[in-house]
Amino acid sequence: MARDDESATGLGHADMGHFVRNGGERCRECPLAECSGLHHHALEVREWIASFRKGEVHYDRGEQVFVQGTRPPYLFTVLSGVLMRTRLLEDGRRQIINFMFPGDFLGLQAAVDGEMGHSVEALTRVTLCAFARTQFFELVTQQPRLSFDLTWLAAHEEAALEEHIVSLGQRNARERMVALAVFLVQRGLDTGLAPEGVLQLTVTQGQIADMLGLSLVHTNRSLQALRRLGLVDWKLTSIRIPDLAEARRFARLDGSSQTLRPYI
Amino acid sequence: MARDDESATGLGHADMGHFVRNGGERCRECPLAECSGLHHHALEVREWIASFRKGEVHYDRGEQVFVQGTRPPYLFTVLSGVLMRTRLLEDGRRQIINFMFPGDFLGLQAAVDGEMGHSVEALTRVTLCAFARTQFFELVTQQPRLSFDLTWLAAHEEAALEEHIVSLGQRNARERMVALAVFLVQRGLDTGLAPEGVLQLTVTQGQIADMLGLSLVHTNRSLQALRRLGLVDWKLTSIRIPDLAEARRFARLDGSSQTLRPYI
DNA sequence: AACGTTCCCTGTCATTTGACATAGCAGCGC
DNA sequence: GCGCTGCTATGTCAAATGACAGGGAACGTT
Repeated sequence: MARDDESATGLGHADMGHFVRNGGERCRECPLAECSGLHHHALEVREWIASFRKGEVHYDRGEQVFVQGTRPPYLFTVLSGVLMRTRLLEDGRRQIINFMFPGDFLGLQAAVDGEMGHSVEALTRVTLCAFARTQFFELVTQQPRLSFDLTWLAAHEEAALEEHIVSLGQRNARERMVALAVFLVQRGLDTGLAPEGVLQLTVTQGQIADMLGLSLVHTNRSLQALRRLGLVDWKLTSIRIPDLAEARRFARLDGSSQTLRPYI
Repeated sequence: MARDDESATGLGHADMGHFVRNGGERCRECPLAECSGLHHHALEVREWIASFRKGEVHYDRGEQVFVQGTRPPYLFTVLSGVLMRTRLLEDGRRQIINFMFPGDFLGLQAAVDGEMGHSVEALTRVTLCAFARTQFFELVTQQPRLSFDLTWLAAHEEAALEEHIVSLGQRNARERMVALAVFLVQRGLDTGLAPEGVLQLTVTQGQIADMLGLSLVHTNRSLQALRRLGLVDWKLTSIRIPDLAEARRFARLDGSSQTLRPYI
C-alpha cells in the first residue's frame, strides 16, 4: 500500500510492476529484433539507444502503467504484450482511446508536457523498455534519425485516432466492431501475436463497449449478430476474422498501406 | 481545369489558392508575432526557419488545401484564418476530424508518409506559410529546438483528438456540442479570433453535425436546446458562451492547462 | 460442497437519435 | 418582381441504442 503510489509512476515493485535495473547490454537480445513488422535501426543507432536504456519493467494484466494526471519518471517502448490507453471522466464514464502493441512508444505526452492526459493499462503480461523522461529529448534530438522516427510514430498514432474518430462518428455499432477487430488483428499480424490470423488477446465485452462508445448490452448483441453473419468471431480470449477483405468492405475501411514501423 | 489538379497539391492559382513566391524576408512581418498565445523563437531560430520558407498561399472559404490520398509538395503553417480536417468514406459519409487555427502546422502525415490521410479545407479566408515537403526534415531535424516543437505539436494534436474521441464515445449530443464550442472559443481566445469572448467564425449546422457524428436535424434541435438553457449561443457566424466555467462543468471538461504553443 | 467473482447472455421497456418531408428566410443574380 | 441556393427550423414516425433486472457458466477460494 505504501507502494500504491509508485505503481502510478512506473516504479512499482512486485505486485504492481516489477522494475529490473539493467542497461543497454540487454539490447542485444531485444525481443523486437525478431519482429517482421518493424524497421530495424543501424547498429550505431541501436547502440546510441542502448546507452539511454534504464532497465525493463513487467506488468500483469489489469495493472496501470501510467495514471492520468501524474508525472511519470519513465517513458517506455513496448517490448512484448498489449496495452490500452484510457481516459476517465469525473463521473466515472471511461473511454478507451486505443490499444498498444510491441514497438509502440508510451508516454509521448508526458515527454513534452510532463503530465499524462490518459492512463495506460496492461491487457496481457507486458514487458517494457524504460527510458528516463528527463533524458528523452537528449536521446531523440541528437540523432536526426530518431527524431524522424518519433515524429513518424506520432503522425501514425494520429492517423489511427482519426480512424477511430471516423468509426465513432460515422459507423454504426456493427461497423465499428468490425473496424476495431480488423485493426486489432492487423496489428497482431504485424507483431506476431496472431498466428494463423487469429489474435490471441483477452478483451472483455465491457472493454469493447468502452472503446466503441456503446452500452455493454448492445455490444453483446452486436457481437452475436456478427458471429451469425460469419464476419467476426470475437470471443473473450481471441479474435478471428474468416475473411479479412470482406470484413474491410463491410466496415468501409480502405486498404491498409503496409509500411514498416520504426521503434526507439 | 488544367489547374484542377494543382488545387489538390497546394499549387493552385487564382480560383483555388493563390501562391505568392516570396522568401524569408517576409518573416519579419510574420502575423503570428503578435499572437499572445504562442511561444516565439529566438531570432537565430526564426532566421533558420525563414531560410526554408518558400512563399505564402491564400485560400478562400470552401477551398481545399489538401486532398485525401494525394501527395502535396508543400507543407504549411497557418498564418491567419481557420481550417478543418475532414475524412471521407467511399459511400459519401464525411467526418470532420478537427479544426486548425493560426500557428498550427498542416501536413505532418504527408511529411512522414508522403500521402495525406485526410483533406483540409478552409473555413475562412486563410493565409498559409509554405515549406517544401522534401526539405522538411532538413528543416526540423537540424535544429533540436524545432524537432522538440514539432513533437510538441504532434503530441498536443493527439491530445485534442483524444478529447474528441471521449466526446464521441461518452458524451451525449448536448454535451458534445458544448465541449466543441468550448474548444473552439478557447482556441479563438488564444489566437485573437474571439474578441470579447465571442468567436467570429461561420460554421454551418451541417458541419457541426459532421464533426459530432449527429444528424443535421438532431444537431439543430440540440443547438436550440442549448440556446434555451443559456449555455451556448451558436449562430451561423459566431459562437458565444455566456459562462465558460459553467459550460465546462456541463460537458465535464477538465480545466485547460494553459501553455504557450510553439510554431514553426 | 458452498461461496464469491467475473464474464457472457436474454427480456422488456425507455430514451436518444435518425429519416423523410416540408416550410421559412436571407442573399443573389437577373 | 422572379427563381435560384444555402441554411435553419418543425412535425411525424422509425430505428438504433441504452437502462434495468436477472440468469447462467466457469473458475478460484475456503
